[in-house]
Formats: sequence, C-alpha cells, structure tokens
Amino acid sequence: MRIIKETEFCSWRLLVMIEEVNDKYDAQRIETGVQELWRTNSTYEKVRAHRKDGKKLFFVDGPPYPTGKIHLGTAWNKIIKDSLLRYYSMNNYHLQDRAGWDMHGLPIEVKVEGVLGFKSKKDIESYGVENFIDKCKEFAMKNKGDMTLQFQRLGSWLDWDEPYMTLKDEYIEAAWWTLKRAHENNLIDRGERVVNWCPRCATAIADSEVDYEDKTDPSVYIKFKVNELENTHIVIWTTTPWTIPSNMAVAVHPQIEYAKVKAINSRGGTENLIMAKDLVENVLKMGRYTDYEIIETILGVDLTGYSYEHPLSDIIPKQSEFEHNIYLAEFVTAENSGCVHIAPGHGLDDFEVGVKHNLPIFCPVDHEGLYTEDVGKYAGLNVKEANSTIIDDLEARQKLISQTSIQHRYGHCWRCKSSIIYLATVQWFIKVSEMKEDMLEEIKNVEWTPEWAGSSRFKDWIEGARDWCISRQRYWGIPIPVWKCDVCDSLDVIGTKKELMDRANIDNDIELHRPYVDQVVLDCKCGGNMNRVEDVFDVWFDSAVASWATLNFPQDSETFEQWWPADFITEGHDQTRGWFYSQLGASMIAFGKAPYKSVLMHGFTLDQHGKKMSKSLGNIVEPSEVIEKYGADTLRIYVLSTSAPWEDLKFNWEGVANIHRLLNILWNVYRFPLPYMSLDNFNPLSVQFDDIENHLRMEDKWIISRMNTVIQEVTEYMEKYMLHRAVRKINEFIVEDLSRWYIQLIRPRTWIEADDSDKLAAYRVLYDIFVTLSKLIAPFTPHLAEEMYRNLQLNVYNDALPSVHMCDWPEVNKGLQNIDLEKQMRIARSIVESCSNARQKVKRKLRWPVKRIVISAQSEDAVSAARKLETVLKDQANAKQIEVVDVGSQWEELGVVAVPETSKIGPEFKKDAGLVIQAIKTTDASLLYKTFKESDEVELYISNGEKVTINRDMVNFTETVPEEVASAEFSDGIVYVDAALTREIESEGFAREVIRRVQDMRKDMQLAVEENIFVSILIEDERVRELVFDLKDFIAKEVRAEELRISGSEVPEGDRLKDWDVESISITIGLTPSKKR
RNA sequence: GGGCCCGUAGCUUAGCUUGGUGGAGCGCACGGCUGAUAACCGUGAGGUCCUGCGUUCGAAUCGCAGCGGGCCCA
Repeated sequence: MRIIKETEFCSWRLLVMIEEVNDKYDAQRIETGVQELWRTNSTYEKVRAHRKDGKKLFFVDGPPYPTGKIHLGTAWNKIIKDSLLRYYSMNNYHLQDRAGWDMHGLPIEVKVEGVLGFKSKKDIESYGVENFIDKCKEFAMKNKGDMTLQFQRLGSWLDWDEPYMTLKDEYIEAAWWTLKRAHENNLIDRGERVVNWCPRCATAIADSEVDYEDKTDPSVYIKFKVNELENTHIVIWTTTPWTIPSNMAVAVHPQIEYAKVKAINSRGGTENLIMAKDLVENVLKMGRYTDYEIIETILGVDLTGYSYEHPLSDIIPKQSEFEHNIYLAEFVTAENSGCVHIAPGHGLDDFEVGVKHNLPIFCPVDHEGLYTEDVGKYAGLNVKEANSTIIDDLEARQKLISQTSIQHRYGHCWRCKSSIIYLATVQWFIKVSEMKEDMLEEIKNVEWTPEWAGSSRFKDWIEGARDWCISRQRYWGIPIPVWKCDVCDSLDVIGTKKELMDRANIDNDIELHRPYVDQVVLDCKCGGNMNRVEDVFDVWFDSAVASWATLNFPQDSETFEQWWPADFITEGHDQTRGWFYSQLGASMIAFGKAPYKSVLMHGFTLDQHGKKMSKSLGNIVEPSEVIEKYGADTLRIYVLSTSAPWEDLKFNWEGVANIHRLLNILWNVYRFPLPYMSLDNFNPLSVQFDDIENHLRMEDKWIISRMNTVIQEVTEYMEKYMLHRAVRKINEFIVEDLSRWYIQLIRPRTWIEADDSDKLAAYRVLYDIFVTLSKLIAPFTPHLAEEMYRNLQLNVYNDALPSVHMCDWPEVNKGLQNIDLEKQMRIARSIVESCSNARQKVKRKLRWPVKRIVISAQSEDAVSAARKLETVLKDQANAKQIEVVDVGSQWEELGVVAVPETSKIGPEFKKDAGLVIQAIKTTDASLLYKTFKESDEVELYISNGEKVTINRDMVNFTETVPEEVASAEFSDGIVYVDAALTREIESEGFAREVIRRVQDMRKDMQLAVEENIFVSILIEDERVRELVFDLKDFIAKEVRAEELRISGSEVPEGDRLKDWDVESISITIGLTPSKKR
C-alpha cells in the first residue's frame, strides 16, 4: 500500500474536490474573475463552436448608435438579447449573432461639427469633406470601442470581434444593392415634394427624425383683400408668418358655413370680412372689433369664385404675377377662421392643393432657411427671424387683424434641435405607398410579442405610412449610388463596388464614402459624362438592410441562403417607426418578404416615478453605477424580473437592492454545505445518485420534484418570451423552496459525523440541485452560474464541459416529479407556520419542544400530508408527537361551550326565557352538541320543573381548547399545539438554551466547526440545574465539549466567561478551546 | 388632437384572458430562530384596486367617459 503524504493529499484534495467559498456574495470578485476566465479560455468561441452542428438560429442585433455611453435602456436591450441567446444556445441552437453598429448619419456629423466649432455646411466644405469624413469615422470607431467594453461588462455575449458596421464598404454594398433592386422594381422616385427640413443641417430629414417639442410661435390672423367685392377681406390664420410671402391660395371646406360679416373696427371704420360663421365671434374679439353684423351666410363650396390680392405684392414683385384663388379642401376644419392659408412650397397639404390646381410651387427659401432673391427686400433674411418684419409689414398695410402667441408641439431636428421648416425640394423616395398592402399582409406572418405590437401598433403605423424620403444633403453616410448623365439626364444605379469599378475602369481599390465616390465619372451611352448625385442615404436606410448586410450579402449569397430571414429580433417600442419598419420596407423591396420571423418588442426604462430618464430632469441612472454597487448579474436579474419585457420598467434602487439580497441568499444556500462536504471529503464521483436513491427522505424527493417542476415552468415561460416570469419562478424556488425550507430541513443531517447514508443522500441531492440550478440560472446570471459550475463540476469531473454555457438546458425528469408530494409539502409548511403562530399565543419558544400537535384536517390532502411528512412536521414544529384528526371528525379533547341565542329564545319563551337560557348554560354542553348532531330539537328541563323543547337555532357552540393548548388555522384545517410542560420537555428546553449559548460563544471566539472545547457552567437554581444535568451528555455532544462541568456554586473558568439570563434564571458559562488546555 | 400600452399598500408588484370576500416581497412595529448569522422565520398595522358612469345578483377583472404616465404620430 502506498502511503500518501499529507502535502500530496492536500494538493490532490484542492485539485479534485469542491472548494469552500467566500462568506459573502462578492459580485465584483466573481464577475471580473469569470470574465477573465472567459477571455483567457476563449469560452465564447468554444460555446459557439460547440453548437455549430445544432439547429440554425439567426439573430440580428439592432445596431446601437455609437454615442460613447450605454444607458439603462440599451443595457436592458442587450441583457434581454443575451439571456435569450444563452438559452437558445443551451437548447442546441447554432447562433448567428454578430453585434451591430449604426455608424453614419447626422448625429455624428453634428457632434464632430461641435468639436471642430463649425456652424454650417460651408465650414465643412472649407475644412474639406475628406478630412471631415475621417473625423466622423474616427469618432464612430472610438465610441464603438468604448461601448463594446461597457456591453461586455454586462456579460453580453455577441460576436463582438466581428461586428457588422454600417461604415464598412461591404455593408455599403448591401445598401447599394438594395437601392438597385428598388430601381429595378420601379420603387424609387425622384421628385419635388415637401419634406421636413433642418435649416441648420441644411438637409431633408425623415419623418422619423423629427422630434416634437413644445415651442412658442406667433399666432396671427391676417386678411386678404377679395378682388370681386367691395371693401371685403377673407380671414386666414397662421403660426408661420414667414410663409405668407409664399402664399398662393386659400382653402375652405365645401360644407362649412361661412359668413360675410360687416364689422366695426376699433377706429370706428366699417369693413366686410369672410370667415367660418361659428368662428366670427372669436376672430372679431381677437381683432378688437367693437361691433358686427352678419350680412350673409354661404357654404364654402360657393366661395370658390372669388380671388384675392396677395397682401405683400408691393414688396414681392413675383406675387403680383400670380393669381390667388380660393379652393376647396377636405382637410380644412372649423378652427381659427376656417379659411386656410396655402403655401405649396411649405406644407404637405398645401403642396397637394398646389399640385391639384396646377399652382406654381413657389418656394423662395434656400437650404439654409434664407429667403432668395424672389422675395424682394426679404432676400437673405432667415425665415424664422423674418416673422416680425413680415408682421410689421402686414400691419402697415392694415392686413393684420391680430397678433398673439401660441404654445404648441412643433417639429425639431432630432439631433441639433433646430425647429424644422417644410420645404419643397427635389428628393429621392421609396414608394412605400405602393408597397403598403403587401407590407400589411406580410406582418401577419410575423410572430409578435406582445401580440398587439404587430396587430395594433405596427399595423397602424404602416397604414399611415407615406413615401420614404431616403436622400440627405450631407456627407457622413452611404452615398446614394446613382449616377446621372450631364447631357441626357439618364440614370445608372450601381449595385456593388465591383460593378462601379468595372463601369469606370478603375483598378485601384477605392473607398465608397464621399468624397471618393464623387470623383468617379461614368460614361453615358449618349457619350456624355455621368456624375454621382450628391446625396447620401437617410441613416435609417443603413440599418434597414442589416439582416442581409450582416450575412455579407450580396458578396456571399450562400450564407444568406442558409440563414435569412432572421429568426428573431428584439428592440424597444420606439422601433415601431424605426427599425421594425425600415427593415420591413427594405426587405419588401429586396426580397418581397419580411426580414424577421419573430419580434419581441420591449419597453423603456423610466425613473422610479415613471418619468422618462433625461438629462434635463437629472434622473438618469447609469448602468455602470448599478454594476459598481451591486454587479452585473444583479442588474440583469433586476431588469429581467421587474417587469414584463414589453412593459416599461420603473427603475428603483430599492428593487435592485432586493435582487442583490436574493443573490446573496443563493450564495448562502450554495456555500452552506460546502464546508461540511469538504470536511467529509465528499466526492460526487463515488457517491452517485443511484447509490443514495434508496436513502432519500421525503424532503429530498420533494426538492427534486420541485426542481423538475421549476425547470418545466421556466422552459414554458422562455418559449413565450416571458422572461420576467421565468426569472421570478427561479427566484421563488431559491428563496422559498431551497433557502427557507429544504436547507432548514437538512441542516441536522449535515452535522452527522459519520459516513452516514442519510447525510450522503442530502449531499448528493444538494449537489445535483446546485448543478442543475447553475444551468437554469446561466442565461440570466451568467457569471454566478459559471462560478458555481466551475466549483461543482470542473473541480470534480475531468471530462466536464469547460463552461456552464456549453451545457444542455436541463430537461424535466417526469419520473422524479411528484405533484402530490409538492402539494403535501405545501400543506406541511402551512402547518408548521401555523404552529409558530399557535406557539406565539401560548408564549412557547421553538427551542422548547411541545408534547404534541394535533392536526385537524379539512382535506384528504392534509391527512396524507400529515401522515407522510410526519418526521418533517415533528422536526420543524419541534413536537414530540403528531396526531391527525380525520376529515369530518373533531378532536375529541376539544370542549364545547353552549352559548344561548337570546334573540331566538326570547320571542319563543317570553317570560321563561331567562330560565331557558340558564338551563342551556348549565347543561352538559358536549352532550347537547352531540344530541343536536342527531336531532333538530332537544328537550330540556328548566328550573321550575317544566320541560321545554329548544331547536338548533337557539344555541351556538363555541369550541374550547384544553389548558395550555393553542390553536391556529392552516391552509387545510386547524392545528392544536399542546404546550403542556413535562420534566422531560423542560429539561430539553433548558438544555437547548444552554447549547444555543455555548454555540454563540464558540462563534464569538471564532472557533473552527470541528474544534473541541471545555465547558463549565454555573446554575444556582437547583431545579433548573437538575433539569440541565439530565441532558449533560447530549449538551456535551452538541457543542463538541470534551468535558462539561455543571455546578451550583463553583465559579466557572475559561478563556471566555459570560453571564446569561435564561427564562429569568441566571446561568454563567465558561469556555476554553481544548488545544489551549 | 389621434393610435397603442400602463395605472393595485409608503415602494416594487401578482391577480384581469374566463367576474364570486385582493395576494406577495421590501420598508415599519412586536415576537421568535441561530455553526447559512451583515442570513432567516412568525405576527401585526397598512388598500377610495386612478376617478366617474354603466352592464351584472355580484366588478380590481367587462364596457363607456375622464385623469395621470410612457412610446409613437398629427
């Protein structure tokens, strides 16, 4: 036999055995440790490689914008994604999971302009587009790097090394290819339309880029002189006086009733005004008219014969060339004056009226919001600043009725916050209006969570969608790949880089950004030169093509065929108008179908009061703040469990602290048995489940069953994207089942100091539960799961998979599920809780055993629970005996008291009532009770000798319990706790009081669990001394005392001395560790 | 102004589909437990279920109107 040296033994034990762990759940230590482990072991790569033969699952990451800092909402977004992807991976899915970045667009241009101190596009031109683009790229790349680290700190696993980036040439090609498809399908349109325009950025912006915010604007009523009538004006209202120079018409509603009013103005003059009849009072009051008279009322449809004179035609020469007529329009409402000022160059509805009636689209405003030469003296003025000048000019011409201001929601540029204006310009459009019906059909094939995200919200949005303006007059974006001939105006749309290089005969590689592509000139068939149109794409077009761009399509169509369309995506509800929509649009163009099969729409993070987090409110919570304080796993499980994914999340620090506490409980549960296992050299390899299966107690079978039920529930919830319920089920299992119950039940078994199969069974069960639990929590708290798994599996099994995230998702073992037992244990817990309640009533602490508890069952389940789980009940209720009273029976030791019902007796017996009451009170109540069980009426003799008949209504029975018995209701009946004292019970009670205090002192002295001690105790009270003496050996064993002295006079000695007051008895305890003697 | 969603104890929430005396956690007060101990258990106080109207024998739950919040739109 080989003798193993101590050192060898130790190192072997450290290598192979489960380790003891820190006292306290230390998220920082665990998470940085685990992430380091992942890095050094390339765990992510291994996990993905491990599933490469699995079922394919194509996930597309909605690309965040590289602002530099993640916020709580984006953290939540990535956490949801990560949890689901980890879950799918464990379910043997081969994942396509590139992270994505949306790196072009105005936000970055605006930031870079800010850094460089630029005010307008002219500054960019003089700085050089090439230099400017470089700065934008640098900015985007730097922020992408910063944010990647922040996302990774959350534990988010995506392909961070090979993310898709919209600024890459291969990505740009995907956008180009898509536009070419649109061109081939006749879905693009170039034309003059009214668009949202940011004068500062000097570009069109999409509807989705317009933020609506409160703003104060002028509110003015103006009158236009009607040509055909004497001294008559038509009244219009506007909040944009600067559009008056562009006025071309007035619109009225055909069915609204209008009035010609003779009004007396404040100067005493008389004039005739036309406006909606119902609004006369209001308008005239605004214009301070002193009196009025309605001369005539006519319908709008009869106003169309009139024309009017532009109020500023003397200033604006062009206006005297135009005709100004009154037209009908359905959009007119009976508000303000009921007559609408129409400037076709500055409004959507206005533009339509203009087109319908062939009016010139007069738009004398340039790209920077300055008037052009077309408007005479206003030329060069900023339109917004011209408002007051124009009002003054109207006033001077007596065309102004009133001038006030109004606060209303008005559109602003999403980036620079300038007020937008509407301008008629030539832009490129995707004809969404032509695709709408197909889009609506297609979204029915998508699985939406929640259901209304698709069926209501998204549907509504698509129904109202207009053509999508995809062109921007900017620099940092995907150049629109259209080349136009200088001579014949014909167009070429280029689909790929190669196509461009072939067409232009370029050999050297070129970058596809501006200004490089702008220099490429193509030959036209007509012999002319073709130059690229200057515009870049709306940045929403970039991310719209993500689902194929991330697969490197069109370069690689094989991968595309294998994966596309996406199996699932998940983003916030703002993306209804954003990415859900833009992707669908682009995909309809390119492939005629939706690019995703399943969409989980998630909510927004709000502050604790339900307000949105914003800088101006100062209520922003940074993810990093939460992580520093509590760790990423806490943040993850907090956001996942607090609300349903699709609801908004009200962030609350208290809630986070709660979750942290929960993880601490899990940690405590997990570490609790480790010292014992380690001390016992417990080896899961040599104690297999089969070995202990015959030694399982009911509670062991119960926790195993619970574990399986929880697996089942969590799996079901995950399949429905109900992450909150999945996580809550796990939390409940950890706190209720494991911590508060199972661990309490098995504690005594872990203290057995022998190679005992009862103990080994508990170890093995706990071990299996922990291992299973580590897998079950892996998608949600990946760090803690990995830490547990590492200790429990990697330290034990040489052939264990290197990461918990490589493991298969736990399967439900139906054979180990026992729903009846789960129900019975629930009842047993309820009984124990009720016992505590009853004990409190008779003031008997749990340390003191009770003689017996009587369980009066009201259901068969309660009877079987009490019988089957008798041991559990005895232990937990600290009772010597359990008695069960069957359903329908009553505990025979209960007494009853008969309480006369005077309201029934009085009317019946009149003057004898008093005697009847007396008789009921004095007769044997239990006999009376039994008799009434068999008969409705009972005869009684009253004290005057007469016999009376009383019925059941006349007596109420109240149960009485014996002395020293307390009762309490539980879920399925009543428990009676018999707390009567016996010498044996008192002895045990005091013994436990002593044990408890010695243990307290041991703990205080920080003695090791296995360390032996000497104890001496002074108890002057003779009776109690004898009671304690009865259990001297028991006490000694419990506290690991080599020697225990109990005396009535001898003052104790020891390293530590302490006086205790036990039930008003003074006890002094002295304690010394054996090794110090 | 419109669409969708949310509103339950001081805080976070379950229950709402399918109507039948509103349940938990945190916090608070009191008591208990004790080799998981900066953990844990019991008891108690604490609710106009946002408001109003309606349907119904009966409404947190169904309908209508309004208020407050969120997202989106005009």
